[in-house]
Amino acid sequence: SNLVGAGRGSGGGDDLGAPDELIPFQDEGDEQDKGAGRGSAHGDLDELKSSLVNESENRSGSASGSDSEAERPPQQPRESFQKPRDYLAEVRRQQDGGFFKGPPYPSYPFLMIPELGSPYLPNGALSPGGARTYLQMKWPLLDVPAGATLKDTRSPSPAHLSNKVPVVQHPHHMHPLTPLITYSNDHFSPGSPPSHLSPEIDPKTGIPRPPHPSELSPYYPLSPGAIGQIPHPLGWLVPQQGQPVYSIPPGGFRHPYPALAMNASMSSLMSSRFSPHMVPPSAHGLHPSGIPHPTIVSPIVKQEPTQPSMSPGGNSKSPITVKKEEEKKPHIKKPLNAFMLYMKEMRAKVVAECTLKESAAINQILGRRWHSLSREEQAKYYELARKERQLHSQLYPTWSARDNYRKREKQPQQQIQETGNSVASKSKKLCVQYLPTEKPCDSPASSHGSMLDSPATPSTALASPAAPAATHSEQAQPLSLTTKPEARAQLSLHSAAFLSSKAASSSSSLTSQSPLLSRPIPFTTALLTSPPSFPTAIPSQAALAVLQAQPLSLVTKPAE
DNA sequence: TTACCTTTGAAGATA
DNA sequence: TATCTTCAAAGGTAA
Repeated sequence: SNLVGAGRGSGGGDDLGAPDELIPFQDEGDEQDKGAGRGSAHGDLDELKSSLVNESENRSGSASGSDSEAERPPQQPRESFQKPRDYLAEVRRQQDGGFFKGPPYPSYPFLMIPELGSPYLPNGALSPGGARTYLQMKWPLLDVPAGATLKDTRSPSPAHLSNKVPVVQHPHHMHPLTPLITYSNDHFSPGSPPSHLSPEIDPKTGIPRPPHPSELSPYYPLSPGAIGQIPHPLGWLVPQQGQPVYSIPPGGFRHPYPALAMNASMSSLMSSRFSPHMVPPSAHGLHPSGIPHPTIVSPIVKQEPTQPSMSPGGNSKSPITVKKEEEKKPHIKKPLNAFMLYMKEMRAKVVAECTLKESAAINQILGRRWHSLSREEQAKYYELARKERQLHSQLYPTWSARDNYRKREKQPQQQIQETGNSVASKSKKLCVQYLPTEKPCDSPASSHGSMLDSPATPSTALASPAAPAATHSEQAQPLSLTTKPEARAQLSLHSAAFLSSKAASSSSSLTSQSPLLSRPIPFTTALLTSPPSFPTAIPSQAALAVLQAQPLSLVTKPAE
């Protein structure tokens, strides 16, 4: 926590409490090295690729680890077999520094601004020029003209500035560069942003940017059509495509949170988008103030439209009726955690860097990048997530994550285990190495067969090269490699076969990006689950000894 | 059309 | 208390 506090600069003054999530960082003091190591990276893709080639060549000769590798605990083994996809990790090393170098999150609030407008096409596709710059934002961001039905959120009064408005989620159909409404700047002590970085000015062109409805809080989705017509120059944690995450009731806003206010044009858009039946006036999940949190999503948005008129009477409802009514309830989504926030922000970059489109593959990259982030960088997301949760709890004090649990019969863990033997019959898609091995990305890395991100020793099979010293996330969720029960089952059932086959087919094909190998503990589990099939995957005897010392906690889990 | 995949983290459920 | 389960985003993929 001290480290984080120092990194944020402001030290105390966090009225939201100590960043407990950051505590795991406190005992690791290599952050400066890490940050410095990435400091020179740039976001330019061409430069990155060329540097990747050079570095990969150097690496192949010296087999020396990168700075991040040097940070890795010595007990973390490395793998001798190289992975075709490891260039992605190299991309990560290169670009993580660039992404987080300088402006990205030196402090809050910041917004990431696309250069010369949106890199996304009206249909949501990413245009070639997806580069973004970061714009430090004045707080609050929203522009509410006088006379609007909403409060003026741009009030320079300290009271406004003190408001914490963690608006970080965005509706899917919003413009991808929907602005991030940051939290108050009393965190991370951003200081007063330069006047030239006012949200009204394009930092690139210097052209004053007229206020736009889509610049309003990303919590509030605009209609897809409206978004498509309105390029949004601001963005940060934004969905690339997506369904609306947050809905706004036609009732307007009476909310103390400045960023939750909207201007007249926004109200117009909202009213045109959300029909009364979509967002009931007194919808469940609404904040007592009547302000909907962006996590409110009318189920109808995703589900087929139903009769507008809801039968309020709750007498003798049939299960179907009850189900329908439940479906009509506004769906309050869970607040995004730190990694989800990170993913939202970085996904577009990864997609732009690679030809990969599948989210599963992208997420693997992002997962590794996440671990490659410095603690300070992660801390920013943890802080955002924490405030996100706080606001969420304020808006929906009665909401519980349980509310979003699927309505189904509970299956006790014991029962799950008892039925685990039948997992094979329920196995789904084989999920081991999602990223293509042959040509995972538009990178020159795979041309020479040297995995850019690949370590020199086989021990890396037990630890992602990207993974720094164990983070709190790893400590808290050592088996989160694949959280799906069925996937875990497959892990034990298929991992061995996969790994052995991969090892047999190619001595360098076992990739650390494989979910099985990307994290030490899960791999351990997989290894111990199917030891006979891991002859070539076992990195070292010492590592194996360590692995065997760990309990085998998951073997087979049945699919639902 | 729907669920899966894949990632991490938070929260609830369960043993 | 520890462990397990579910869900949050995302979009291609497969059934």
